[in-house]
Amino acid sequence: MKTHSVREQLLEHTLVLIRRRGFNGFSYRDLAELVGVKTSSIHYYFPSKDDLVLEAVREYSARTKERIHGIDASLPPAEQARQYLAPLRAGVGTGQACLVAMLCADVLDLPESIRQVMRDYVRMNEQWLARLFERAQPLRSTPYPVPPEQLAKVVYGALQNSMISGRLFDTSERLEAAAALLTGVIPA
Amino acid sequence: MKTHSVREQLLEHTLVLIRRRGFNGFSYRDLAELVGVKTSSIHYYFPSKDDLVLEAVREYSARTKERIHGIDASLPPAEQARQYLAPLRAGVGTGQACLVAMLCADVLDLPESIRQVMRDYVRMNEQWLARLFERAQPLRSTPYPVPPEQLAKVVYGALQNSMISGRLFDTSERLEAAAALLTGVIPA
DNA sequence: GTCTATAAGGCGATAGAC
DNA sequence: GTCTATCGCCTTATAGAC
Repeated sequence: MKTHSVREQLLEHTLVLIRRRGFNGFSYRDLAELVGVKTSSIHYYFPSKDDLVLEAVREYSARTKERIHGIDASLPPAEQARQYLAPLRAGVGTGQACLVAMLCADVLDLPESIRQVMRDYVRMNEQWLARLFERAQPLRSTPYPVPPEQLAKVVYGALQNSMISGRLFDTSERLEAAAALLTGVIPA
Repeated sequence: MKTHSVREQLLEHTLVLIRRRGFNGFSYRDLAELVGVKTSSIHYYFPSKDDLVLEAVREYSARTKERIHGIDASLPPAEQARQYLAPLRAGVGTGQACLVAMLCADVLDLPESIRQVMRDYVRMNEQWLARLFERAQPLRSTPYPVPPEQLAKVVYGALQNSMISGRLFDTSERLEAAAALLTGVIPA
């Protein structure tokens, strides 16, 4: 039987709560009940809600960084894209969107310390996609309709939005539309 | 000197409040102070917060419908796209995103009545873009990388996300990237 | 570390005077 | 229609016992 420290459990449940309800949509009470402690115990590990959310964004970002850096860059671009999309597809139906995309809606309530980590997260994803498009470009017969950096911003934005709006519609149409464009501009 | 009924003022300020802070990010107190009434007066016009937000989404949707239906379909596709994008560009720097995109992050807290109007809004925009792409298709030398309906979902999603994330970054890069793809796939 | 108890204020909503 | 007053509950956060 695996044991997890209270701190680890708090962070793990916070990730899910933010990805479902956003910064203003969950409380210390919600979190305390999930972990089985009192709200005052949360303050022992994370003095303020901003502290808790900052650590959650750092953890989320670190996991994503490890994941996309773990994708073998020598693989065919289409296969790299497939691996990038896999966890997004796995999230369909869970009610969870990207943590940074959710926090983006509440950004006017967040301190600069959190915003900085959020910006780094978005840029990391955009840059990974941009490099993928750059590597795939020589394999194409025609140039992209827009430069790789712009194409990366569009595809990443569409993916982020598709996970948010996927909870409004009971379908993964929008995620698959963005995925189709991503793989569609990359030679097989 | 223009006079606006209290109800009109409440609705107008609600539009801005939601577009800035989202459903869970504004209160009757915020709204009452902006209009200069007491919170109990808001309940006279809108018994519950759900009632208020439902009317706000309906009003927002009606305005958008009138606007995009007012774009002359016989104009060159690129000019239609420019007119579609104009109000999005005008919103840059105001801290306001699309009302429906903001509510999408809080969708787990919203009743089905509001969700239905939100779905209609998204479909209306996607369909308008899809028809634009369909009309522009014969003018192109090569086919789109994905069908017009999918391209519409991707471009619309990227536009929605660009207005949300535009508050995180102090730039309209992402809006302009989506705009560049939109106009880039349409012959001049 | 975790608890009980509590502070200090915000929330949506209602009753009833005017 | 708009107000005052208030209800019941929720929120983040702190003090201090164990």
